Amino acid sequence: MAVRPRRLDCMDIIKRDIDIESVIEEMRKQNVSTAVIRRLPRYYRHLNELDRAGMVRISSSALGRSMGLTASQIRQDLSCFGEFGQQGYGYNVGTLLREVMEILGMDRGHTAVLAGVGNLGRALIENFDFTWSGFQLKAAFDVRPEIVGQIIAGTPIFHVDQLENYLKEHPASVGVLTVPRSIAVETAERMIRSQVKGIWNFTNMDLNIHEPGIVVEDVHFSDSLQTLSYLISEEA
Amino acid sequence: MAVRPRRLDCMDIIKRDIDIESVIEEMRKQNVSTAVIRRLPRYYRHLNELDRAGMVRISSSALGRSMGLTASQIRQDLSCFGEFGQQGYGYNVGTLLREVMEILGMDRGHTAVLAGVGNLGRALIENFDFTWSGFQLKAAFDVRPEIVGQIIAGTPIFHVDQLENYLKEHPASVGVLTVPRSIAVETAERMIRSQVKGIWNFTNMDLNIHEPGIVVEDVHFSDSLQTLSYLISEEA
DNA sequence: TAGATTGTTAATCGATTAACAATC
DNA sequence: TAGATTGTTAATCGATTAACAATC
Repeated sequence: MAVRPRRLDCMDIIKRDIDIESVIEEMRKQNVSTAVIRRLPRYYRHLNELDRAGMVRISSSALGRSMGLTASQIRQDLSCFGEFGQQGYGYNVGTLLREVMEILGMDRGHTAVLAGVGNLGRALIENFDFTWSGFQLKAAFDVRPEIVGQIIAGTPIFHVDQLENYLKEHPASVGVLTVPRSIAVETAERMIRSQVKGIWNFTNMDLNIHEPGIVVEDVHFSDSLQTLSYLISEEA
Repeated sequence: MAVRPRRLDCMDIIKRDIDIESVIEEMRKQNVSTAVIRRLPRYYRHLNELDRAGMVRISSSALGRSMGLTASQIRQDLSCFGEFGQQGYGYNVGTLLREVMEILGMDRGHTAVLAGVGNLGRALIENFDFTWSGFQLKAAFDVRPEIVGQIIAGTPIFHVDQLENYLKEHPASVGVLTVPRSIAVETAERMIRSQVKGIWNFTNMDLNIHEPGIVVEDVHFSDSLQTLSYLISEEA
């Protein structure tokens, strides 16, 4: 179990002599920076490989060497979520791996539905390993009659008209958005009204959705390629 | 033309009374931080929309409002590359758009080849607009005899054996990597030996390539989904 | 025990924001 | 001209790195 640092309350201030400053410090931990969050999947990936290679224990400095991070950063990152190591020993690879999985929420039984079974949508359905990230892909939606009713790689394809009905019966954690740009916002909003908590957005546009509690994670291919373009173009 | 800040030389120190500190400052500009670089494609995207909406001029504060950045940050970002605005007026949308395109290297006639015409590779070939990012997709490579020889959406598919031969005749700026994990590193290395400058890596693994001058840009779907998983899982 | 390595506090570094003189 | 807005310098904020007491 990931032992998240207990939230301090007034009693702590009275019982132990803690100053206000350190209480604020402690509470800030609840808000982990996105820099740290975005490194977590890399930790997961690397720990997995170490685990499968049969490695039992690893120190922050060794892990740092293998991942190209400093030992300090690794200890600092992990300390946002609890105390997982042991002085003089380091970290148990298997234990830390499970902790990271738990921190990432991969044990929550998350589910996903996908809208837009074009080439990219189909590629995700057929080839992307949702379970590797702790998700189950339950259904996909499209308008084309020739694929509605099919089952692709175990995933049933329904007509988009059925989106709300389906989600009412089977609430999903995340909606995967692989529809054309023109209907991206509309489809995202329908998913959100049907209670998904997050949108995994593959349309090359900013959805500009600011519903409280709704998270949009963008995968902008063209931003990525343009960044690469910049980096290979340096110096005229 | 993007007027990049002229590199200061000794004469500047002699002519004007500039101290060493400010020269160093000036030179540091050559190294633009990745934070800034990763924002450039978003500028490009937004300026494009403003341009197509017929907007002629925009101030840093208005652009900031529409992009969710501070005016300061926008002016600071742009100042890494030159002076594109005018006091009291702001920026000309069309001009700034072209400047950003140039900064991103989108006018360099970059080319790409793709290895691995599976579902994802095919989705990129058929649906991804390379030209939007200043690239031309010249060819794709695979081993499957049933697709070798075909032309998909204008892109000829060759056997992977022909990769080196092809690149020798037609050097490419970037290699798009959509092959299975097992042959990812090997294929990337072949592309690099054939003089590509960058690898656009869609395999869910770190390539660990450290060739000087070679840039690897990762698109890690699973990292992205796991980040989303974390964000929708907060508080137990 | 002695050596190793943690978690955390302090120091440093870098990136964002604010302020303002320059000027269109 | 007066108002607006830039580019840049200074101030602030946040993230990374270094240092070290605690302890396995």
